[in-house]
Amino acid sequence: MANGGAPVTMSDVARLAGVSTATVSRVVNGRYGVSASTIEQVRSAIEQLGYESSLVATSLRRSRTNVLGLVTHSFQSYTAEVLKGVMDALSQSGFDLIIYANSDLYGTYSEGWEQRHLARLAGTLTDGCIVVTPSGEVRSGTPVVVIDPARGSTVPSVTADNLTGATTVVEHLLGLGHRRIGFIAGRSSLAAAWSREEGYWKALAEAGVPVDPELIARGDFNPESAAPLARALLDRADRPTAIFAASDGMALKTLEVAKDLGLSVPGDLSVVGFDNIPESALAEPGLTTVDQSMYWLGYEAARMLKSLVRGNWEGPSQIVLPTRLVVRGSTAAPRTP
Amino acid sequence: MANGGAPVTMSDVARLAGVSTATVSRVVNGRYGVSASTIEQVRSAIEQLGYESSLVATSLRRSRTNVLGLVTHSFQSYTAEVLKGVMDALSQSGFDLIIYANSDLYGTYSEGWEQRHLARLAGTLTDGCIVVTPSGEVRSGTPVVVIDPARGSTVPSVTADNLTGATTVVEHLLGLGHRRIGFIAGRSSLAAAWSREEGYWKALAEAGVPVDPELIARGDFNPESAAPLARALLDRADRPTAIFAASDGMALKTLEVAKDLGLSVPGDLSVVGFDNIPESALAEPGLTTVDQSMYWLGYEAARMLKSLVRGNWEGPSQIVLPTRLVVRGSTAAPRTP
DNA sequence: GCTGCAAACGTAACCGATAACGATTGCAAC
DNA sequence: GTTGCAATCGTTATCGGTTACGTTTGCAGC
Repeated sequence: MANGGAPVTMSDVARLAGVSTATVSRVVNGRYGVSASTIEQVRSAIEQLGYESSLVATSLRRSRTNVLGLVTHSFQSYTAEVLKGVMDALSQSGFDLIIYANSDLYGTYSEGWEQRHLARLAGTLTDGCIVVTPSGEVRSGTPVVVIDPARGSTVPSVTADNLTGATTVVEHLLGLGHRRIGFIAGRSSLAAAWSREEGYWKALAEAGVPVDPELIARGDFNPESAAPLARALLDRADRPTAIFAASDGMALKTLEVAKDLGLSVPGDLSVVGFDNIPESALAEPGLTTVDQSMYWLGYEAARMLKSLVRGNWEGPSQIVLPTRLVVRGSTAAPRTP
Repeated sequence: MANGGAPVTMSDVARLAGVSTATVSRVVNGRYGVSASTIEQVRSAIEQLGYESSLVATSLRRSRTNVLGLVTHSFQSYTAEVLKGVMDALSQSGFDLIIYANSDLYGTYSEGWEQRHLARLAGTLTDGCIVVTPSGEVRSGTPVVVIDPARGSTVPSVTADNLTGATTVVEHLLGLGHRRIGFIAGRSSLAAAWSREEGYWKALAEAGVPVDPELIARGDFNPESAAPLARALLDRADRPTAIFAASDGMALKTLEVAKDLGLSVPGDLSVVGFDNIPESALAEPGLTTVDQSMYWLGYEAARMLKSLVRGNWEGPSQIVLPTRLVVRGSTAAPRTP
């Protein structure tokens, strides 16, 4: 065992075993050309010193590191879901995962954060990267898979079928008899936000229901951004009978606002979200929403990245996962049709 | 802008600017000894190529990297909370964060995972590390702060006041009139699990209520581990009137089991958890639990680590954060006292 | 004109590990 | 005895960036 002093390097092991560092390296990597007795000596020295190869030095020298990277600008509750999916996909694959977060950029939307994070990792440390909800285009010398790409992005990506999902929501509300349906949009730089809004317009258009631009509010997916928007929508004399928020976080915030205003859900107001985060199932009433399993987005992104790194990816470079309408207690027919 | 080819290195910049890599390094790090005109040339070349210094190469050469590490063996929902706290504490501090997860160890409890992860980072990449719920002792050449240390650990740590928290829970149940109180313990290698069980014994002893060993089940904090245990407890002829699970995840699973068995909560059974994860507030009925803000554990750990790295930590090396009993709908007086 | 000094910049060693290459050894075949 | 080959292991260049040190250059002071 190492005494907790300075980190033990390969040359420490070599010195103790009486061999060169090259031999130690060969033993560590199981390469051919070392006698059994030498292997034993080196093994013993490694054990004795508690040596572990430095990720940094290894990745600098080697082209392959067997480490994949993930960059994100913040840790929301869905981030944990994504990570679970990623780790499950990577389990026993031989790939480790490094997540990089820059504290100076944290929480802010400074342009180009994804590029800078990527450049610091992708140079040598990682064989490939997953980028979660970038705000712009991403470029890299190593393979990259984007979860929820920016609008117009052409890099390999995994995303939910936001258009169909949003369409289904509005059709569900129309089917219940709603005609005045409010919409709280997400960050417009994300393709996901745009597709969800597109679905809103499309479903209304197909049903021949005119869109009232006054009922469309512009949030940024952040729950806090939704509070004033929901309040403004509900304070209107001709308030909508239903509100469709582009994320569960914003929808749950809308539920709170409705409760504060003394409105009953779904009696006075129907509310629908998008994402199906765990909290939505447990809300009171349960939130009707669209399931876009963040777990599977993470899982598929990791699976794709693995193959891209290995150079044996056969599937399409842009994966779209199906969504599913989850009807719970927060939607019902409007009281006054 | 760089064309998405090979990563651009410092020598690329140097070549374009017509200087040596040493000069580029000086410009990048703002060191003295470069003329204004040269700085301008180098800046321009960096801009043109989209150069970003390699984290790996830098950390190999330098002793300080301004990057802190965090190692965890899995991503549960509380991990996201910890990460939020860590990132908020690190915000604008100049320290970046790297999270390392080994896919081969993921989900398993192979002994010593924390040591191996640590050795791979702490050698050069990070200035210090946060270790989340290790199963054993941790050693490192660089500063380390442990969240929820192993039993008997002496390294700097941040933990909740589990003993008082658990004691309060049992006193709450005793105050409601419960006498047969089941307990689902956590992974015994963790100090937190042990303290919570200690609180259970202590409160019963102080109240003069004899402990029935048959009512103590041994889980591992994993929700899934609790299902058969809860079922076994509730299948007993002399089943407990209340169950105290050592984590919210296990408590929520117990709620499910009770529902499956047709037991009403809190009518037939009171249930209490520990952690106060977001899901607990939204469960039906709301879960009575002990709040040990994972956010603050992460926040304090990061704050402490920052100071340790800078060498100006003044406080105690073992921080204990207060806990708070949160009474919700899942506890009530037993139907048949 | 020569010296002295400091600013500006290049050269090369170095961080820890890897891998191409070369050197040494043992042994069998001729 | 010599040659050839394979097994084993050390030497050294290298990855990208940092920094101690040395060198060049410009300019002031004598």
